[in-house]
Amino acid sequence: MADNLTPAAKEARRPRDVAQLLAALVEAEGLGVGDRLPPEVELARRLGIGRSTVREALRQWESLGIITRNKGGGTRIVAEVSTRSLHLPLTVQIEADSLSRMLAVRRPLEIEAVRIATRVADEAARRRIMLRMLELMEVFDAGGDWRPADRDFHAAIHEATGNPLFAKVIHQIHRAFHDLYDAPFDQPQLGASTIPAHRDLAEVIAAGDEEKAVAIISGILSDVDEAAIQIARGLHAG
Amino acid sequence: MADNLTPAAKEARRPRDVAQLLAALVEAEGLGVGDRLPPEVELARRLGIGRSTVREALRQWESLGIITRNKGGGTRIVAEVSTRSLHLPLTVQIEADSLSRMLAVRRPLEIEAVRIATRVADEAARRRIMLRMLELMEVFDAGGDWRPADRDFHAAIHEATGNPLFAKVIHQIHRAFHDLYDAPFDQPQLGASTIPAHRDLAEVIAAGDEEKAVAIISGILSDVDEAAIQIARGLHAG
DNA sequence: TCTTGCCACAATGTCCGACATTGTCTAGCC
DNA sequence: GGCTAGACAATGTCGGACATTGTGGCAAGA
Repeated sequence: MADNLTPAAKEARRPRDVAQLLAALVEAEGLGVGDRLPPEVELARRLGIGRSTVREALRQWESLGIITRNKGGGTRIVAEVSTRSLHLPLTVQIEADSLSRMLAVRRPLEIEAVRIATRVADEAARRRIMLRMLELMEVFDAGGDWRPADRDFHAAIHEATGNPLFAKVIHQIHRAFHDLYDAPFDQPQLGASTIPAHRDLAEVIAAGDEEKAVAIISGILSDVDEAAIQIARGLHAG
Repeated sequence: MADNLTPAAKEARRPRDVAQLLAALVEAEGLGVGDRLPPEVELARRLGIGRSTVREALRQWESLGIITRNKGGGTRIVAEVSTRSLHLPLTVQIEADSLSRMLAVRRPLEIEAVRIATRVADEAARRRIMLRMLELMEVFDAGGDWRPADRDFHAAIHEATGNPLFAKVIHQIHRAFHDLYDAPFDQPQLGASTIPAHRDLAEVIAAGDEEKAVAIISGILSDVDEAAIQIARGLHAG
């Protein structure tokens, strides 16, 4: 394991030139999350470089999750971008049991996020969490696909920590799971065991009961992780 | 050959698919870390796509830390790449208080790693941890720079979990810290408060006392985090 | 024989122009 | 007023061209 320390030293050379130019322009323009970037041709014109070069820089940003590009629809900023932003590439080798490893890393993060959220959430954040919980209940009771609502609910908790890094790291692990195992959960069964717990979770967070919140999220994670591992096993067998 | 691959290329409009195509080719070619990629023109020819498209995929890989490109010198692979490998980009916004946010995410990971290591470490892993601890003691008593030994010690703990993802995520956060605040700790002072705790930590891990191990690593992290924040504050003031 | 300097080649960096594809918006129709 | 079709816009892809720079061969000299 110690033999793989070389990349850290080799990464002294960072090719951020064009990306830095773009970041400077975005900053000067005062663009933020949700705004649309100027078209590629205009970026090229204003930076005095070719469109291909602009596109490579944009591709870089896209792979870092800073922007999303839509053919014919323009480019939108989805993450904070500035000359002071930093990106951390993680390379994960996927193996047979990698899913349980990802879940093992996600678990303490989710728990800590709930712990911090319970401690520091202000009134507005608690209201957002309750709102997302109600939406989740509604979708679940209607028998629909409650996964997007579930994501929003947990995202509200992450947001309540005031630390976007939690959401980002957890989101990346989440994305990795879906990239690997793009199978639908057994929604009714999993939902029946976890959705009521979500309501309890929102309530104890609102009440500020840290220990109870940690206990509930632990139980939810155990159920979800078990279901995920079952799915992975099924995919592997099939 | 290229004619056979053309429909596949046409099917693959999205850049992620181009990257997947590249990964498949690299895998088929049996290329690994340290090897050189074929030239861009040949990649384009063999994949039946344009060179610009190849370049965008390569730029994506570069931003993920998979390859390094050298003008006139070719492209080299510096990280594992295959159709089964996964790359998680994390974009971190650097702000005045971002350090504390990074530390807030690292903390539960380090604690969970210690918890798991205490539970699952086998005899060899425990011996490695003890060995690293003894080396750390030696360097510290000699008054030298004990940070590399400290890193090795913690790496031994991460390794003992049997889950390399822990080490990777923590390592990236660590690297981000050093990229931002490249200042030396007040080593004697910080060492005096934490190094003895490291010896205790190694011993309770060897003894399998999970709760005690968690308590000790929590204390160490608190000391280190506090010192780090002091440093960051000093840099900001200076 | 070894070293050193030069030069051709190779590979990436950049730019341009063109066409294809697709989301967005608007004007006109019912 | 709502809906649809078409113009427009913006990204996706391609191929070619030249610039820049590392690599390696080759020959001259000590």
